[in-house]
Amino acid sequence: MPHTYRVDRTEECKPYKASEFFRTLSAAALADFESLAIRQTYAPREVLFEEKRNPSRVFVLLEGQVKLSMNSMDGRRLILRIAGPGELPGLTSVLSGKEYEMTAEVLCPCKIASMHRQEFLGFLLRHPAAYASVARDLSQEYTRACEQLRTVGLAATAPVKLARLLLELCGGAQQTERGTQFRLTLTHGEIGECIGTSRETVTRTLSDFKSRHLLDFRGSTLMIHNHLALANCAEV
Amino acid sequence: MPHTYRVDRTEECKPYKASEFFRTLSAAALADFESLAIRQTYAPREVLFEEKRNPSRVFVLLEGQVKLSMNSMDGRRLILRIAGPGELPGLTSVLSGKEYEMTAEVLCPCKIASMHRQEFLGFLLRHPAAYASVARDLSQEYTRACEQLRTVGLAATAPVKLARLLLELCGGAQQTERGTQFRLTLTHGEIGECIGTSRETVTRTLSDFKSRHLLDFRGSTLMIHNHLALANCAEV
DNA sequence: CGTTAAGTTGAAGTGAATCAAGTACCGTGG
DNA sequence: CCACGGTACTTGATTCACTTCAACTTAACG
Repeated sequence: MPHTYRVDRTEECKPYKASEFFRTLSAAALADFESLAIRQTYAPREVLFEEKRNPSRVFVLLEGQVKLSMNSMDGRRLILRIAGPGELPGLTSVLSGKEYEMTAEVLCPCKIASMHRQEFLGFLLRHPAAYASVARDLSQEYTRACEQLRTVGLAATAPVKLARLLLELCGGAQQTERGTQFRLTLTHGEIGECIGTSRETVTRTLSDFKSRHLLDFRGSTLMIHNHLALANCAEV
Repeated sequence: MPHTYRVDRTEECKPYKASEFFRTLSAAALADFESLAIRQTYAPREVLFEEKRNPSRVFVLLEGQVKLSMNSMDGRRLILRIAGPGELPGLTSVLSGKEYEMTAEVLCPCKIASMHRQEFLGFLLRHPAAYASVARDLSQEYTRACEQLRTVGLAATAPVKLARLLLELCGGAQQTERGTQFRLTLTHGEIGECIGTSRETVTRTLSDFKSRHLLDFRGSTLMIHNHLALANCAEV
């Protein structure tokens, strides 16, 4: 899995401060981190790390999106989530030293800071206060994993799962007088891989929701008309 | 949710040291924790905390077993795991302050130390080194959650899921010349709730495995004859 | 403008849930 | 000692939601 080494030092460290992880770090710790990390640009379809491999580097996603997924050898896939700026995918494995439990693949062009695992562990020893940030991040990841377990493992039917996913995705989207509108960047196939159903079932369930006037979609733009009724479908 | 307040101070703090969480704490930190925590005995079926509730206390399981599960309003249930001595169920929610994502129910009589959330947060501020323990614990929980996501969300069929669970449960059980033998304390219904299938399917799949001589069971004792073939069923 | 990826729709097949009816296995008390 | 009630387990029949397969339409893009 060779990484591209297009090192990029033109950016300021503003992106770090925007991140939840680095917000509470001291200036000294931030500078220390910055001095150890290298910045690179990754192209779509590049793989940051693969499940079952031993963790070698910490990655900080500064710009772009990364798809985190699990893959079985018979071609099935479960998308855990699409990581955005400020996230540290794979942090757990870097800490524990155990093999990655997921694969991280670049979706759209990314700016990413990274450093060797050992250097990061050294950084944590020098700045124990950073463990608070680590704990916060892990806590968030765990909460998300539980949410997905709820969706995938507890929801009985495909409509319920899809409704749950849509409500999660539209969180924090802009409200209009007609409802909540947002861009659905995932394909039907990818949506299916998020909730453990087939591509076709996603299409059918989505158009069922449409015919019931819960939502509407043209292209990749999705509009949720009846938020309450959809929440009812999601059994929340 | 009233807790029983049968405070019990006869035990030494040995159980703490046996725990992964407290092993790396300084003596001072341990003493501080000990001075804040109260110890109680809980009876089976008592509930430590419930999903959707706000976290009020930290719990340290010293003795016994606690069932961690998610419940949907239509009666379905997903068992996350059976927590054992040394674990701190619900730690994530206590840290983040967000509502519990699971319910913790006592299985067999438990000795449990606990303290108020605010006191625990104060403890962490006084002993930042304890964040390392917190991070380690969260990391472990996350790994487990991912394992279950793999089983529940990625495994296609019930036999695969069941095989995966059995291999996980027999981890660290005693080996005989006939195979791996261990006690299966869960009922078929509970096994079903672990992997998201029905009670009947568990019975059928189990006897299918038996007829294929992969394993054998009398009462609650289960013997895995053909470890490799079962791993093959589990698609690992 | 042609090629590929994504979405749509119908029909057939299937794994597992559900329903139903029964058996085995406790501990308890008459 | 056995009847009793409760719980767990077992097994078969039926049903259903979803997958799979296939054919086709639409959109995206160099």
